[in-house]
Amino acid sequence: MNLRALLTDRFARAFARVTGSDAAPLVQPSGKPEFGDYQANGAMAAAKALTGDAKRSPRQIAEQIVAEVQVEDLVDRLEVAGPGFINIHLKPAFLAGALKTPPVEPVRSPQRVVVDYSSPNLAKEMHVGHLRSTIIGDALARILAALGHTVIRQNHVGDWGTQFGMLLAYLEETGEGSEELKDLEDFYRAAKQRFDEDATFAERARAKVVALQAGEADTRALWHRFIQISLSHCQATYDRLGVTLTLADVMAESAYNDDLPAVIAALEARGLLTVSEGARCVFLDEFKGKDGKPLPLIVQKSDGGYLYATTDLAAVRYRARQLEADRSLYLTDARQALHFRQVFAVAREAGFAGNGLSLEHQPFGNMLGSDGKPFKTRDGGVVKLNDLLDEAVARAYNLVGEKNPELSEAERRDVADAVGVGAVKYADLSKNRTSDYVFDWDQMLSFDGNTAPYLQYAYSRIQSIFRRGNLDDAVLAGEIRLDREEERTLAVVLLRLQEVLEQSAREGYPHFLCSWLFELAAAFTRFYESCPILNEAEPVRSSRLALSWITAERLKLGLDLLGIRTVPRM
RNA sequence: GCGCCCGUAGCUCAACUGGAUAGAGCAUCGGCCUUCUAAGCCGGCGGUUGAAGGUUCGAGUCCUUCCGGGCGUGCCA
Repeated sequence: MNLRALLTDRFARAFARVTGSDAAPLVQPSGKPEFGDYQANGAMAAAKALTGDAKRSPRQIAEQIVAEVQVEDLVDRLEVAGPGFINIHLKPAFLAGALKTPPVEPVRSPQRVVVDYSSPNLAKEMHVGHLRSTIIGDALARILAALGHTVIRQNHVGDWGTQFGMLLAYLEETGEGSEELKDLEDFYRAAKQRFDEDATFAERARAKVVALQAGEADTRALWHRFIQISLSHCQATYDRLGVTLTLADVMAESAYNDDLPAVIAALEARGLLTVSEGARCVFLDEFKGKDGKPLPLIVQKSDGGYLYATTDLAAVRYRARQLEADRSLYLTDARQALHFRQVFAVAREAGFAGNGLSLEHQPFGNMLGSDGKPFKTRDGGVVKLNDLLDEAVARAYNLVGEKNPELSEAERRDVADAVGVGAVKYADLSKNRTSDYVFDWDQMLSFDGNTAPYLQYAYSRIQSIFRRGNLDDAVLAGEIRLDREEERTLAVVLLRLQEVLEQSAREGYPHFLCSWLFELAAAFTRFYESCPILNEAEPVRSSRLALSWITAERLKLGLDLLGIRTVPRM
């Protein structure tokens, strides 16, 4: 149930009758407990819009809304405060009943949504630079799916380009069974070194590129095997990370190769193509470069080669026509903002995407170290994703042993995995900044405060209650009483899940869900600290057990949607 | 030069088409384990939201100028 939408709907009717306009009621959760559970802030803006005889003060409007609005089934009382705020105090009986409805329900108009995320370069091993796209994209994909949308994951991996010539030449040298392939980063570095130091090797590398592009069979086969190996590395990392991507979601750059001449031809047919300095470009008036000169989107180099702009245009067309998408989300770093603005504009101009397809770049910044500079290892290298996870899990392993020495070795390892990986993901997902963000081992792995372990801990404490008390269907089906303030607050937070998910999905911000989870865990822990459960007499005991059950269910659901595990005990 | 993003407590971050007294966590100080997990809870300290103007009932949010930082700005992605 989307409580906010329900209240908005009721108040919108009243606003319409009172003001004669479609003024927005602006219903939102209240900032402070004394202002009720929700508040409607639309009276001030509505008053401003009225003129002449209809002119009234915001307070008058608010009073009239309160008299007019039909919310007897939901609301205990309404009050007008300040310049014209309407504070909404929900009815405990309504809250208790609403808790019995499903935690998430499908939206009214489901869409087909492409989520383009992760997209590593297969020439190298996955490093921290891929983390944000991968986990933010995966969380959004899960959230969208939970809301009933049809999600089409697209892993637009980089499997094409000149660096593959070098890699293939080196692969031929080392042999396909080479031990060196176990570490693609080292492999790449070794190949690069050969390329830089040995002119005949460099020549072979360049020849490989030509052979690859010409579709020479042996080279293609070698390339294909390299790609498969690299993809299997990626898949292992996805599995570790709890990311839902599979090989079936891979839609590599090279998959569009055959389509690129057709893209150029289509641009030509539309009269969009201009040859400038030997390159084929699209100039649109809205893009200006240096000195106000027109800024091109280059789609074909002077040597005839294609660029990522060409591939991206082909991908837009594919998503519009073959995938029939309503939305296409691009999870890439913020530096590509101009590129995507251009690609989207050209795609519209060329008719590759109609009004039915919403193209949305969801940018994010780089990961910085605590010194404010790009996040690197001590010796300045890139941090591999696997190394990062190893470190996180190792720290968690030590911490788990410290906090709970009674766990078996197997369980300790399992908890360490859930906590370590969860901490890394949550640290990122809980931030909304589209600009750079600071990655700090100590802060994230301290597991205090607003972190995944805090949420996981709240969950496992609830499981502990269930292990000690008898929990059966009758208890869960029983009436929920919300007499204590802590119980009421918990109920209101619990009921916000749907609206939070819809907001996250709409705006592409999983951190809304994180904030909600943290609020939920905090609300539960306060309830837990001050309201006895198992030692309480009936019927309160059953009511509190049911409330705990619903909390656990939704904590787990929320964490699932972030791709973070829960454990029964920690 | 031009364009985009950013600047909030000592640190890391919130603040939902402009809403009430700008909120959390970390750090720090002080309380709470003889009852369901103390990875917890309660409380204190901490702010001229980079600066100055403007718009209005109301500005961290919108506009202008300036300061500081990041990124982008034709044949990498």
